[in-house]
Amino acid sequence: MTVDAPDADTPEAGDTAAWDDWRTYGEPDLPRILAAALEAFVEHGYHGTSIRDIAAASGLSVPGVYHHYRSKQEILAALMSATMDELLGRSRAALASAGDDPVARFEAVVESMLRFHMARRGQAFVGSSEMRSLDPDERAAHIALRDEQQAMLRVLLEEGVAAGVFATPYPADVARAISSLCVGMASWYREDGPQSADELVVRELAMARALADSGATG
Amino acid sequence: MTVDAPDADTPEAGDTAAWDDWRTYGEPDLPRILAAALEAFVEHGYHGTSIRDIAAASGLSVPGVYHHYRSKQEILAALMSATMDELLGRSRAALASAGDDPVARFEAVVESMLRFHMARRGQAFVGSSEMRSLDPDERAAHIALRDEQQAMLRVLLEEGVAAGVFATPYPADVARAISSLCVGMASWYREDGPQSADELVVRELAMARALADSGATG
Amino acid sequence: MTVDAPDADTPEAGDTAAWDDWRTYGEPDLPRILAAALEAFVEHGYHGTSIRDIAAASGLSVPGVYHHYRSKQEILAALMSATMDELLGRSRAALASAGDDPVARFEAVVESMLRFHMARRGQAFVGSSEMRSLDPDERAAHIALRDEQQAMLRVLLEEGVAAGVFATPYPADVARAISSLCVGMASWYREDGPQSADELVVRELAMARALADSGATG
Amino acid sequence: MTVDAPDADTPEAGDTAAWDDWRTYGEPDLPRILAAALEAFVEHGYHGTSIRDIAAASGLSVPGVYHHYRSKQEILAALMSATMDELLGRSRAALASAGDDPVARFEAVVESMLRFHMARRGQAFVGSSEMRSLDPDERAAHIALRDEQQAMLRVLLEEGVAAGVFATPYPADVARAISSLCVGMASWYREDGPQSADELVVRELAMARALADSGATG
DNA sequence: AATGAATGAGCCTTCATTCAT
DNA sequence: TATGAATGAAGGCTCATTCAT
Repeated sequence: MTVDAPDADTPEAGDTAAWDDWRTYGEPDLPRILAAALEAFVEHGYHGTSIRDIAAASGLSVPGVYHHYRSKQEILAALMSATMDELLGRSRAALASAGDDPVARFEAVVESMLRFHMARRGQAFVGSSEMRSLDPDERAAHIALRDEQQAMLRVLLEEGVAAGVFATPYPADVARAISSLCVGMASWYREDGPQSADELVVRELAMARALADSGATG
Repeated sequence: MTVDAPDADTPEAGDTAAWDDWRTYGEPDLPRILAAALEAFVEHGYHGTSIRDIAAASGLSVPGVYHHYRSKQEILAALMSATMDELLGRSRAALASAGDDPVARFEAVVESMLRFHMARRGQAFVGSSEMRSLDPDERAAHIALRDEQQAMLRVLLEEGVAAGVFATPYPADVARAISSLCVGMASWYREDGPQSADELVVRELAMARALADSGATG
Repeated sequence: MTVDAPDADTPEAGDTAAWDDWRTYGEPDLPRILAAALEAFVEHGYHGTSIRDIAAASGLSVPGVYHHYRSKQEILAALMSATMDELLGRSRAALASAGDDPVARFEAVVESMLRFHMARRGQAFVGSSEMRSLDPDERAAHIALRDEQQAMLRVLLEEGVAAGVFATPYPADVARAISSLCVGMASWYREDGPQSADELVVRELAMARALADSGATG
Repeated sequence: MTVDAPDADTPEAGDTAAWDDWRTYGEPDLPRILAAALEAFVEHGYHGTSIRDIAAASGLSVPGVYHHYRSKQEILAALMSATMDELLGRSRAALASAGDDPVARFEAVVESMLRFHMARRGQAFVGSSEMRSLDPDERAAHIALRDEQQAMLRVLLEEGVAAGVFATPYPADVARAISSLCVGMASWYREDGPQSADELVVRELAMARALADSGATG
């Protein structure tokens, strides 16, 4: 019931130091059941995936799965919280490493989000598409974390505006827009696509900056 | 067998004239079964919704539902194609009404997308979240329409670049980004939110223009 | 969901007139699902019986069973309440038909119990052996009815003692003892046993009278 | 493999001397697994109890339980035979200690049964309610012992009738009735009830004598 | 169109049981 | 004996779907 959940050597949320290397992504270290569930949720959604699917994909029997997780819902919850922990952890680490320049700080966080939504596209996608499938308690917790992530972005925008480096009159809307761009990326990005991840980061960062600098009056 | 599907007085795809008034949205005129299915799909997803749910929500018996649609899949397909038809119809109408100015043409189409994703947020949301639940044939058709919509945007961007009014070196990426913004809106927009739809259109249009004008080099 | 539960022409509890003929037993008129469940519960107990067992024994598919009862528990509850209703109904009818003589009144009720525990031995057995398997609410209701039945007996004993025709100093204990005899009968009685039902009624009634007349001091 | 089953210092069946003190009951000396199983079987029945329930209630792990008993069925069998051994042992001891008077002999055996069904109410209850859950072989053995117990009673009744101290024309029926009274007691008796065990023995013995003396003709 | 009845397949979950450590 | 890991079979229940009326 333990060995397999959020892995021992996966840094915990809030543990900024742990994601020191926030730009680097190794193989995802999800336990095999979560990895199998992730793939299935991406393809068919939570309700379209059966425990049998997950069991088969992880090379276990059905009770084998239940040995590790008490319910299908618990699998989803474990996946979601692993996702949010890593995303927030990397964003915090990015911010911590960014120095004082408002633009650099903003770009660091956006880049951390972009890279996460590319490198962990499945998790990122499920993290936003299956929120509705979470039980109320877990959902509330997940939403709180997501809001925290978005607030981080909004605050950076506000600081940039205060510093005179961004022009947008609507930092909250821009924060939301940037999140939308990231979620969108998780949908269409392929590792083997025509552009490299680094190239895409450059392009998307440019767009994010444009958003941060957009004014309501043309 | 399909008496009430794509409603008699709902303009058909390609029928540009029908959406002359592309900015105006009345009550959605979905047949009650589709309306019920839509609400359920938004809340629980296609696989999380049963025919009994749909029947109950539409005040029909289960065989009553089957009298109108041959399967649950057919309900989804009808919903999706109604969605895409209206979105494309309104976008085409917007374009047709926009005159020759590249910026005006671009803004007309973006505005039509924005308004659709607000006024028809449920349909827009399901249209993108349940693509994976469509049977292969229907899915292919749906994707083709979505690509058409996005191509329209990309071409307008390219024309704007050619005309020297937009600066982006990556029109396709920007088109995708704008689509992402729209899909995002469908998720968070509420009719009774703090800003009016018109106000939001202004803000989002400003962001879209900023994207269109964004360059890769800071 | 309706046709099959406590049958339309089965007299209701409290409807004394309905069991006018309280000595006579026809074929049990349990709906087939309850009949099948009864047989299985007698043989293997509630927890030892699966819905699949019940379905097979009633010639239905599993969902066929669920069309009539919402859960296995509801099947048990329906069975239990049908049992108690008939038992109490017949006992009340017996009492109503017994005139004023205390002994005759006592014997009428005991006879009604005896005959019920023979003619409806399966139901009587399950009625006492599966009380623990009832959900709390249903269990409370069932116990209340059982207590009512036993109180009826105790009161008759007290009236007999008051009238000087019974000697027991412990009417409540005797009432309980008589109930135990009846429950016991339901366990060992066979329709095709060596003694006729009428003969057994004579024997058991003699024992019941002896109990009613038993004194604590030998 | 059966280290803790029928406990080392529990007298074996047939070992009359062992129950010399047949009226006295100490703490039940069931091995903890059987004690846990007993409690669970009383409350939920054999089929309503899982090995995990038993393991948890006995503070063992699941394989720990299997270390002592080869199967759930073996647990039931051990429980049942411990029950029957003690009941028969105490009844035989009571009889052996009773002298020659037919009434005294009858009363001794009935008293031994009454006391057992009070002091070991759980075991007595399970002993009769879970006979159906025993595998055929064990069941046959158990029934044989139960029949032996009842035959003992019947023979004593017949001897009493022959000696002119009992009047019943139906000793077998009376024996059965007395067994029913005992089983009934196991259901409703509580150690902390309003009457003491001794007081109840007096009352029930009076009833048993009344049954022994009952005649078929009023 | 509704109602009632029905079903094969499948769902999530638990069962008794086993084996390596 | 505990822990951990595992499994075939089965459990209660629901699914999409059909058909007669």
